[in-house]
Amino acid sequence: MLFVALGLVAKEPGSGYDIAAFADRTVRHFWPISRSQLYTELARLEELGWVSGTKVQQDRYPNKRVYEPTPAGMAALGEWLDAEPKQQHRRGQSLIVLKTFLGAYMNPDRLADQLQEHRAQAETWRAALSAVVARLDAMDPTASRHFGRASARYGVLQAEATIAWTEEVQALLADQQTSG
Amino acid sequence: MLFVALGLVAKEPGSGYDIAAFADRTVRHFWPISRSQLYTELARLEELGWVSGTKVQQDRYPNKRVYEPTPAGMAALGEWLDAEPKQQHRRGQSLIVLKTFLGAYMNPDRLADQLQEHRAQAETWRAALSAVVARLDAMDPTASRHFGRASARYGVLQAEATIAWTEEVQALLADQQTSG
DNA sequence: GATTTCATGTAAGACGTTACATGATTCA
DNA sequence: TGAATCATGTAACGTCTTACATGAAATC
Repeated sequence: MLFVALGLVAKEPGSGYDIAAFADRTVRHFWPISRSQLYTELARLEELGWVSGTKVQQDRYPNKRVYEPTPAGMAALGEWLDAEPKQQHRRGQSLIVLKTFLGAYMNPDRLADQLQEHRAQAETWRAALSAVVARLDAMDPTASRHFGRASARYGVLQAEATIAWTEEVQALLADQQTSG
Repeated sequence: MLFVALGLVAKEPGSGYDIAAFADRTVRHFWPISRSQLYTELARLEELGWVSGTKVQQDRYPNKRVYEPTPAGMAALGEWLDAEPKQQHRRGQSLIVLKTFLGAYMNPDRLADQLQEHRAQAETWRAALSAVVARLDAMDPTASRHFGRASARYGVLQAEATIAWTEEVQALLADQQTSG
């Protein structure tokens, strides 16, 4: 995704190679991105004028192209981060984590809004899936039912983890607001 | 994905429309599939001889095509479920949930193996991400650091939820083995 | 001598979404 | 009368992965 690449450049300017290594250390667990895709995105970002690339000559290593965000790029990043995602993104879970990762470039109130929204959705999911589990518990026991129940329980635990996480981040934001 | 569609037909034979509704009630939270994709997959499955479709005439409603799995389809499903996934699938999390959902068609020992493997991976992730959190806690406090920490915390909570879930399913399997 | 690191990309293909297209019937 | 349900698909497009291609320098 274009904005993942842009966010990475914002956090850590450097060569495609460097940025790929950074992605591997950071966003990998919630938004994996392959090296080849990153190179493609960097080229797109440069065409858009959102990052600028500079050729750097090297003696002992291959020449490289070093990227940094442009003011227009930072503006585009901020706008995208602050905007409420249209309905729901396919990677809804990861999207809010990505935005939190890039929280320094966001309006804190917009981040708070989006976390609150995400938490509300997670609570809706927890309730819906808990109801599924309860319904299955009330049915005749069959092997198949147990497996259906197990997959619903996954959603419940997932939702609970998401709720707990949003609470943590909300507490962090509240803390930053009072102290800073 | 082809095997999601095949698993759905196995669990609940019916028209594409019916199966889409079933998918929406069941696998949606860990493996969303669109109606149009489902129709495509059903056509592919029929070409492969893994499901058979029968035209059903209806008076008051449009005619429909009803699908059910063939013996060859059930064999293919069982083989795919029992096989260890090659390295790691892109949707690693959800893959094991899907397999659990379809656990009735699996060899229980293979499911146990794959759950154990998944749990071990989650434990590795938890350790790695806990280390990241600890490292960030030891650093100078900056706003950016807090956000990086938050995204790592997401991974930790996620991993913990996964571990808790695998434990539940492992307990269920142990229970089925002794009682049944 | 073999492997890892540094460094960048292209090409083919799989996978998946959204929009479009159609149309009768039932229910509010 | 308008919306939802039942019913099936195509087409275009976007995204992402994997494999391929190259090659010097550093490290073990």
